[in-house]
Amino acid sequence: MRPVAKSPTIIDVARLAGVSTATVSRVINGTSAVVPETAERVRLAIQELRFVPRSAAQVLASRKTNTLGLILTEIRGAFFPHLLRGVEAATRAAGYQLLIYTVSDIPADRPTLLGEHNTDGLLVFTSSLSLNELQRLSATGFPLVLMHQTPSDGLEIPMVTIENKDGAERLVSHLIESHGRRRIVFLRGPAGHEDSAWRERGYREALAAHGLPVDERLITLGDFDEVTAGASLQRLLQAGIDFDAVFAGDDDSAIGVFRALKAAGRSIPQDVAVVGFDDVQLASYITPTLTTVRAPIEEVGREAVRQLKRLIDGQPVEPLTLLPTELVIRESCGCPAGH
Amino acid sequence: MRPVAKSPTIIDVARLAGVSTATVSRVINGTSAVVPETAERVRLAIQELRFVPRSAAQVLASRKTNTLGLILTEIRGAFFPHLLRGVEAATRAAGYQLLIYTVSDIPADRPTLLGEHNTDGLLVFTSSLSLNELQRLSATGFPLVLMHQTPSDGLEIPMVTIENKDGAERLVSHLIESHGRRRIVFLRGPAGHEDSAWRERGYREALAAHGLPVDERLITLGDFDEVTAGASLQRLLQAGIDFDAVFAGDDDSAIGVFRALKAAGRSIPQDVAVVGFDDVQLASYITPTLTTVRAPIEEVGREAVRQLKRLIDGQPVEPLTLLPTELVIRESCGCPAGH
DNA sequence: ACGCTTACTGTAAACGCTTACGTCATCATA
DNA sequence: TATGATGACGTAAGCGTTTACAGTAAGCGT
Repeated sequence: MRPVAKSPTIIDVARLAGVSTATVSRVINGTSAVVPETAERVRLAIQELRFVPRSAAQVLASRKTNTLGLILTEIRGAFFPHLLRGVEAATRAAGYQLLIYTVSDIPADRPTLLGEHNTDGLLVFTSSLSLNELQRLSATGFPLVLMHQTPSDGLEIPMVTIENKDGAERLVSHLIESHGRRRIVFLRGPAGHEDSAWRERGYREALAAHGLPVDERLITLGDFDEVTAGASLQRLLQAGIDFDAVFAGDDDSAIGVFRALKAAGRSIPQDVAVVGFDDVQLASYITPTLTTVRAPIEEVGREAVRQLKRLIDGQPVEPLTLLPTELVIRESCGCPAGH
Repeated sequence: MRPVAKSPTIIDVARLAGVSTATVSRVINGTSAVVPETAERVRLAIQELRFVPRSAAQVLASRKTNTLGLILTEIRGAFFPHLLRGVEAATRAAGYQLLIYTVSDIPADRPTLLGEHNTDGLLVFTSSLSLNELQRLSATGFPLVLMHQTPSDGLEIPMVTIENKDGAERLVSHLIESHGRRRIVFLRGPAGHEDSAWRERGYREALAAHGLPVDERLITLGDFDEVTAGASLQRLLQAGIDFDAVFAGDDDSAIGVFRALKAAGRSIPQDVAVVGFDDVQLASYITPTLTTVRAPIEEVGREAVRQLKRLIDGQPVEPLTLLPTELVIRESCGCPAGH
């Protein structure tokens, strides 16, 4: 019984196949022609020795990591799996591997040992990287794509996100036009949340477009969270502020709104119409079913990878990709069921 | 304007700090003592040059990748985010990076270029790797941990999963003992699905323990899928087979069962009690709220990483870790609300 | 028959780190 | 004072690939 056999290297393969390591490398990577018979011998040798190239060595020698990094703050939320799914699929389709980093919620200026030479490019989700860090990386020409984050002035990094504003505007317009609502509450997401900011803009523009005033008392915090949203709504109720509809910011908040409204004996949608954003699974199961906006999250991931690949390959990229959102009309806005 | 400055290497740092590369390496990795002043000089040089070690070079030279691989078939399903969350957190806590692989659903004997020398260890989710592949890797002493997969005979790979059988047994026993149900349908998950097999075992044992016969006609396919489950149940109904409860295999199936039952005018839980497994978010929102079993999925991920680390470090590991499940009693089994 | 391509293949120099060893002070001990 | 020990570095040999570059043989047109 020999001691644990050291695992084979390209040299062993070369020796067994009776060729040089260069040739072995060539058949592995298909980088240049090799006589079929020779190639076959090499392939056999690889199989026999169960040779697996050390990617570290490949990376070091070739100066390309074949790896994409995905950096985000938190693995949570209903849409995360979709995002990852898209990213993963596209990454694989492009022949890359996926390295996942998470960073603490508050993007301090940590030295970010990641990135740079250890991935060929980085996908940055929302504000998981500080502006500083972003600028530094971007300045060195390192391929970077932002997801769900819009231009911080003068930053030339491609970004892909969804049409938050447009979706929100259509949603609110629907409330106004089809259901005659005029005093519409808006529940903000967490402070500094990009998506929320754009949805709010859509909300305001929809009101403006219909000549409705914006009552700032109707805009309060939902935090994209059921509990917070419920509490905020209750406060509104108690304060006796009048409203006939709620745009909850996202679906989770909408659930909280449902709770608070039901607890207060207000009927949905007769007394108050409620709409959300995201179209989580729950949306079509609660009573009444929730009118909301569907966003192509998976496609965001996919598209971001595509842009990143173009960047890596030196092809021209889209500075800003806005993926269209889709209104999902259900019952909670006042529309009849089964539509 | 110079051409793009080549990014600095450890040599540049050494030169700037007036030390050898060995010393730089030492301060970077803290592998041996360095006089504080010297260390500081090195650190300054690193900062000034914005030096970032090439991990490929580190890996190649040190023979350790500091990377854990997670291999799975599909990024989907309600519990996936939890799993990943646990894995990611534990991975980071252990000082490793996370590489994610997905493989096509059918684990053919693909050459699996992953693993081996490109990660320090692999987390394998369910049957994403063929038994062959598993044996091969395991035989070379490569650190491997299985998640949601139980022993295939003679395979000495640590596994961590949840107490499916126990959970199912308690669930079914509850149906029998507290609600006097005797003809209980069981909806199987996809063929070959480990979790499902164990749940079925729990179902059978619960029946046996209460002296109830197993009517094979009551066991049919739910496929862990709403539509399939609904169709299966409808078939049962049409065939006029009598039953007073349904253990749906998982919560998604339970939703399908709800639909089918309501469509058929049967009331839940009066006519038919329904229970699921997983405790997805939806479970507490549907009407009636769903009695189910909660599994510590995140903890599975965490624990798997812990075991993997022990394996890598050559410490003794637990051959099988079964994480306890918890009964979540709600209304759909017949228990009063608000319990 | 002669040069000129063309098609393969081998040689060997990187790639950027880590680390076993060796060296040289320094210092406590005998 | 001689003797190890110990601590702080430097030297240089890898780690396992890729890839210029060069070499060789065969094919081709004239």
